[in-house]
Formats: sequence, structure tokens, C-alpha cells
Amino acid sequence: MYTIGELSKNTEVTVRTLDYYDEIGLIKPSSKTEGGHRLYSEDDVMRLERVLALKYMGFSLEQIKDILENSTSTWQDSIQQQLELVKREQERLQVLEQALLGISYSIEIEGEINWKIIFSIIQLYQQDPEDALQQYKDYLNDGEMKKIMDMNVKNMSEEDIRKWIKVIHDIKNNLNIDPASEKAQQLVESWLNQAEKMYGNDEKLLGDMWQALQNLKEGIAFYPMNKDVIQFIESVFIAKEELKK
Amino acid sequence: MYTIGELSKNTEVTVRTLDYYDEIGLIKPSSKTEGGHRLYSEDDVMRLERVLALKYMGFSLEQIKDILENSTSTWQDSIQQQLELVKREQERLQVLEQALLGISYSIEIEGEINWKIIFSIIQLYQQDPEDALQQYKDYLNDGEMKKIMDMNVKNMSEEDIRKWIKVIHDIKNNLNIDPASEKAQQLVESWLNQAEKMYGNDEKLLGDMWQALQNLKEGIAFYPMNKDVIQFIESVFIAKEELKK
DNA sequence: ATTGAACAACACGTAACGTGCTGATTTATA
DNA sequence: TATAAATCAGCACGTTACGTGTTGTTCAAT
Repeated sequence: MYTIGELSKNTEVTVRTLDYYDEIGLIKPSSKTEGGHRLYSEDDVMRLERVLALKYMGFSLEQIKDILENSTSTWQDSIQQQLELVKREQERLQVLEQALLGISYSIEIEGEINWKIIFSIIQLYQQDPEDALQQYKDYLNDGEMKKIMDMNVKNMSEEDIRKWIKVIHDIKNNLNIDPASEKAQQLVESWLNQAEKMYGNDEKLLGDMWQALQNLKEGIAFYPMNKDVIQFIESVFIAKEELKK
Repeated sequence: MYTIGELSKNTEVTVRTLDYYDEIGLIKPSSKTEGGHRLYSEDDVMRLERVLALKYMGFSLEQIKDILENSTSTWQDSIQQQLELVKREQERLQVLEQALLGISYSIEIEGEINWKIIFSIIQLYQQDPEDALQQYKDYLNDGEMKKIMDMNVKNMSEEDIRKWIKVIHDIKNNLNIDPASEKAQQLVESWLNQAEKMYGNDEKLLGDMWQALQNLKEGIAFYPMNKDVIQFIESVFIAKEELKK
């Protein structure tokens, strides 16, 4: 027989918690002293340990009462349900992480908070990824779409992302320079390097993507590649062609 | 200017929520009617949208107030902190999922709830995986330990797990049959198949593991391979050797 | 018998609202 | 323009799993 203090010390559960479990009828001490102090038996300790185990598994105290009172038949069900919950929560966090990363990179590139882009990013991740790509369906085929879906921020290395940020940042800071200048050619060169590294040697994919980017007004799915940057790159290409002649 | 009802309809935020945001000073309407009804301006709507965005990112209302009131300088910090939180929560859920899977499989194998094993599984996942393997350090070298750590329930296919469950279940139900019998030989045969599939053709690892399993009293890390099963397999091996002579 | 530690029982606080209420105000209809 | 209907403000209590603090009581040791 343990007093509530002893039990608390042994199990590392606070007295208040045991108090509360008593209050809601989850663990009632099997006996009391004449003066009304609670005395917990070995059975009570066992029940407490089971409660703690179930709590660790993420069940609410209400659910734990149910589970411990009913037969063993519902055990598998309960655990499967809990697993479902855990999986859904994992997916939610996955999406959230993507969004936070996207916003973080957007701040680094823009140097300030662009609320429009934050809303776009959140919207983008609130719908499912398949839908988000639908706007590109006129320009990309199914295989290409699949490839792009696998190519999200998460799958890029930290270093690749840094490089992308730098490249785009540099271009954004030099949108007004002469497209025929040495500097402009260099900027587009580094952009091309990154793009090729990202899309491998899939020339067709790169071309189709370029088509899509040029034609879509708000290509948020490929943020931070916005109209400004695309137009700049295009103008540099044109200038290059001119020079060749 | 919107009334609270109109704003609620447009933003899909309940009136009570807007009421609450007003109450805690997060979004105060910029004007009111003579009768005291709240009127929200476009600026108020923008602030609400920002609040919703930050809420989606997982910030508390308290944090949101801070972020919106202070300058942009802390933005990156806030987001990085939030990312840290998200990552920690992801790890926690990962561990939880493993534990739940382990418990689920244990119930399938045992056919009933074995609290001792549930506690062991939870303990196993509460400590970090490196520590859990320390008990095997006399039998396995570092490379082998690393290999085993990569070989958890998560990395096994659903089908492999089913097969394991079946094999172990079958053995547990036949612990008392003659080790020299046809049936016993078959059981061990299928166990060997699974083990080889799991450990590839790393004969040494399999051997060392076997050593460890035989010598450790409570090999919960390799649950459901408990003493009973190990002894049975051992006895079948011995019987086989005898037969050969 | 005394004293100090442990205890029971209660109250209030937490975060972000949901639910339901009353009475005032606005809008629509007759 | 009077009245009905809709909307609104403002309040209170409920939710989860306890933490924190208080007062008065009981226990164990001296």
C-alpha cells in the first residue's frame, strides 16, 4: 500500500495528476485511512502504469477510460485509429514544413515580407499538390508533371537552395541592366547552370517549363521564378542571338 | 466597411472567433455604428488575413500579436523557430508511430495484450535508439549495430511484416512439438528464410545476432524473438544435426 | 503532547474558441 | 411608419489535463 506521495515519487507522476485521475474516476485508490488519506494497492499501480502507457500512445484520458474498461476486442481498432491520426498529423506537419521553408526562402530572396507570396504559398500547400499543377497541364505532359512533383524544396540540398536563392536574388537586383552586357550574360549563365542541374539533361522538360512560365501570369508554383525574372532572362537570350549575327 | 457578419461570411471565420480576436485586442474594428455595432475596414481585413496566415503556420495568437506589432527583423527568427518546433514534433510522431506499430504487431502475434511487452516497447522508443542497442555491444561491432538500426519496422514492407508475424506466431503455437519432427523442421525453415531475407547474405551478422539473442535474457529490441522461440529453433538445429549422423 | 511533513479538498488559471443566452440594434417588410 | 425578422454586443459557462496556491486536517516522529 502506497500513500499518494510515495506513489508520486516512484512513478514520477505529480500528486496533482493522481489527484485529478482520482477526481475523474480514472484511478481510484482501493482503500483509505481512517482520516481519509488515499492508499494505493499494487493493482492500482498497475492500472496507473497502463494509463501512462496509453497516454504515451496519444490517447485522451476519456479514451483511456473506455479502453481499460472494455474488453480486449477493441484494442486493435483503437491502435489502428491512433495510427491513422498520427499519420494524418505527420502529413499536416510535412505540408506545414514545406510552407514554412518556402516562406523562409521568399523572405531571403525578397529581403522583406511579401504577404501576397505568403498567401500564395499557403494556398499552394492547402490544396493538394496534384491540383496545384493543373494550371500547367497545357504545357506539361503527365510524366513531366510527376517529375516536377517529386522535385520540391524538401528534396533539394541545402546548398542547392542557397545557390538558387543567390542566383535569383542577383537577377532581381539587376533587372534594369543592359541585356547585352557582360554582367547580364553571366547572370543568365549561372541561372542556366542551376536549371540544368535541377532538371538534369531533360532538355524537353526544361523547354516545356520555359513555355509554361512565359505564358502563365502568376506562376507561384515555381516561385521565385516570377515574370520579371523570366522576362529578363528572355531579353538576355535575345540579346545574345543578336550579338551572334 | 463590413459588419462582423459579412466579414465572417467572406473569410469563413466564425463570428465568435472575430469576437474573441476583438476581446484579446488582436483585431479591433477601426470604427463602430452609433449603436455600437462593429465595422471592419479593408485594413482590418488585411490584418485578419495575416493573422490567419500566421495561424496556419502554427503560431499562437500571443506570438502573432508580437510578430505583427514588431518590425520585420524578427521574422526569419520566428520562422526558423517554428521550423524547429515542427521538426521536433515530426520526430516525436515518428517515434510514436514506431511504438504503435510495434504494439499492434505484438497483439497480432500474442493474440492478447501483453502489458510487459507494451511497456518494453515504449521504454525502447523513449530512450534513443543508440542506447537501446548498447546491450548488444558485446556481441555486435559498430558496423553491425548501424546495420540493425537501419532495419526497423518502418523500413520493412507490409508483406514482410505479415510473414514475420505468421512465422513467429506459428512457432509460438508449436513450442512443444518434437524438434525432430517434419513440422518442426518446416517451421525453422521458414524462419531461416525470413532471417536470410532480412539480413541479406551477411552470414556473420546473422551469426552474431544469434549469439546475442541466446545470451541476453530479455531481448526486447528484437521482439518478438523471445527466449522460447530461440530455444525452440536451437533445439531443432540440434535435432537436425543428430539426424545427419 | 507537540511539531513538522504530508495530505484532502477546493479555487482559479491555462488556449482558443463553441454554444447558448438576453437584450439592444439594424434591416426588411407591410 | 410601425412592426417583424435578422443581426448584433456582451456575457457566462464549457472544453483538456493538469499547475499553482491556499486552508484546514491527518499522519509520523519525537
